[in-house]
Amino acid sequence: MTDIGKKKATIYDLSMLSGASPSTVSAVLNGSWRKRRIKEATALLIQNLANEHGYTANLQARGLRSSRSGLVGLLLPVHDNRYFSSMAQSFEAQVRSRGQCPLVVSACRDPEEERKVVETLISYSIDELFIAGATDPDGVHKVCEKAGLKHVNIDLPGTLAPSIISDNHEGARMLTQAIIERAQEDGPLSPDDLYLFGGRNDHASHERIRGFRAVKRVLLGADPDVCIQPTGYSPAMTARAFEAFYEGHGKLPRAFFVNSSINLEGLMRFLALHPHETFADIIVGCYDYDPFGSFLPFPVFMIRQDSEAMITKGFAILDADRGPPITHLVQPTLVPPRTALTGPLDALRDIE
Amino acid sequence: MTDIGKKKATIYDLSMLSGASPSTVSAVLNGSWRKRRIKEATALLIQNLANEHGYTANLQARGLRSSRSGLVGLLLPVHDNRYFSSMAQSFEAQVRSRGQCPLVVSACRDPEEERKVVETLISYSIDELFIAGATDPDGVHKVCEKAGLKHVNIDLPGTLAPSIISDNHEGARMLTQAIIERAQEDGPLSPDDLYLFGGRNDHASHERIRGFRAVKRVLLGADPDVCIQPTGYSPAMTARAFEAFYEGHGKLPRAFFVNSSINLEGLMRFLALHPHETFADIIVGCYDYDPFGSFLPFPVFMIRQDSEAMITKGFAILDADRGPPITHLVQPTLVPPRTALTGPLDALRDIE
DNA sequence: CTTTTTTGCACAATCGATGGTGCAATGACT
DNA sequence: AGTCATTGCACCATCGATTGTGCAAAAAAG
Repeated sequence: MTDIGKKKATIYDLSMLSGASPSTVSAVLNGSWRKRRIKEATALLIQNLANEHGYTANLQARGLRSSRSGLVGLLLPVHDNRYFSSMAQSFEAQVRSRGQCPLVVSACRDPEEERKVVETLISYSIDELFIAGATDPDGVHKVCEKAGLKHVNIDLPGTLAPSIISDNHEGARMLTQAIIERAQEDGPLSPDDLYLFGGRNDHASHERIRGFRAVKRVLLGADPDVCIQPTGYSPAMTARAFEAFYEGHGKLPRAFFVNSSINLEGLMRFLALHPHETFADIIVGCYDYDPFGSFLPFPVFMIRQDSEAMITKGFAILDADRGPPITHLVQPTLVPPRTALTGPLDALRDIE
Repeated sequence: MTDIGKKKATIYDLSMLSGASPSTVSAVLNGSWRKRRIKEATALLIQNLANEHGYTANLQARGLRSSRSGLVGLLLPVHDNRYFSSMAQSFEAQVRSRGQCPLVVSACRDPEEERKVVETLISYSIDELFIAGATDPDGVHKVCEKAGLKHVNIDLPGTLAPSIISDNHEGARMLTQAIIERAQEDGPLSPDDLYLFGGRNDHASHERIRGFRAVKRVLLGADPDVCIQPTGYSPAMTARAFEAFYEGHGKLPRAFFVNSSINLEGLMRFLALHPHETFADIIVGCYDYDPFGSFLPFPVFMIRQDSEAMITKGFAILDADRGPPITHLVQPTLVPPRTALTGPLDALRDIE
């Protein structure tokens, strides 16, 4: 590492220093030198010089020329949520292990923003894109298609590109059954005692609600519409729904299904405004896993979606190239209350 | 949007179509056309053509030429943690509002990885870098410096670049005092009843431990070394520390300070293995805020670090250009148990 | 000692955008 | 009409890498 503080070395600098031509330097440094029949001695010379001067390729230049950037994008609705941030963590690890550079961005569940963000990514010539939880996957698809960008949908399916989603229907069934059985330990449960909060007009919510209603009808014999409270993906709206119910009934439902950990945050907001003792006996199911959510002062059954498997599957599909726009299901798992699962962080060594 | 499926339009394409030269097209499309005295009519013509053909600039080419990419990086230790993911969320919003493109990457608290990741970012000619919670900020600094990259440290300070960190000492004092006072409501607290778990050999941990010990000594009269259990930033290690204490004493300390929400996950792992009733009376302080952590079945005082303010301050420093390597403190806030704060997500509109 | 083959590398075009420079056409002014 | 300033734009080098092509020198074949 000499030349501290100077501009970064380029192949032209190394060309001067080594006496070789820029193209030779380029070939040596990008690994194609055997194909180009460069003498091993020359290669070694140049590699040493490169190390010595701390050469690193200008990836913009490389990307411009080769129209491949080595960037892989992950489009997220939001970051600050364990499901998506854990997905980002797995994504990064997998992209790195493939020698590419991960690029994680969020688009705030705004279809317009989603398209804009993807256009920006395309302007950087990213090679592949994972579209997670997009509000308008098909809109994003069109943008990608126009640019010839390979992409898959994760978490929420589109009709135009291959999708990998969690088996929301089955997950919801497991979760619903778990909370019903648990609630029944405390005495018979009537259909009015079991609600669902959260979710909106997207595929995941539909499937979850469908699974919830099916199991409820079978186990409790009825399934009134009033027990379904789709509040969108917003803690504030969800809190308002709980508040409304509470005002009407003087208590929360004995058991309820919460559509996502974001909605579960809405429950926290509600709880903050009311004494804890009032709700000591509720049973909650949450479609998402959060390590702290699992230890709340009432039983919380959770569904852990396997985002790591989804990413893996996503790469498999992208590698297979041009798969049909099929939807692949990944099985989630039911997590009983008071469970601390390990996550991607556990793969990290902890120094000292 | 004509030309669906064809290659992306370039300034050369628009040059052909409009009859103007590529440089004119470029000037029109990057906004510098008034400076270059381009006729308004020409500009409009070209802008219309650009819209019609869905032109978007190739940002790699632009970056290559102008050596400014419009990218701003945020280097994180990990994603899946509310503190950092919430920081990522604020970061994205602020970068976007400045018309740049956010690039969030994690380096797993590995100094080697940190440097490698930053070198990669530099290869993409990023314009500015926020280094959050780096294990070796000064190592990263050297890499940046060599490339002439403007950067600031967030969360963990370095000695060579401006740093913005939370006031760990003061935060720890507040937190310690809060849990002591709360614990004393249940009867007198002896020094042996108050422990600290987590943290390692970094500035934040030092300061927090220092604040903890100072307050403890004043309020409880003593501060035995054995009560400090630095377990690193690892849930597994932290869980082991709790387990060890439990084996030795048949219970957990009456009150304890947990160094971060990552360490608090270690407590969850411990709790998962033991019946809840055993620990109903513990008082916990956690240096980090997590909305679910705040509602655990025992009082959890938390410290909310103001990552949004840190990012804002970071931009101010970068904009001021070449600030001295001073450390700026941002005040955190004490969050009482059972509190649901709003976060960056609340800024999002929620469409049905 | 030629002729052919192989080895090792240099040359130059190219990716798409930027910005300094120069020059023709137009208008203003004496 | 001649001089000068202004307007409006084209030309071209450049950023740093990649890659198809061509051509000497060395090695092998005859």
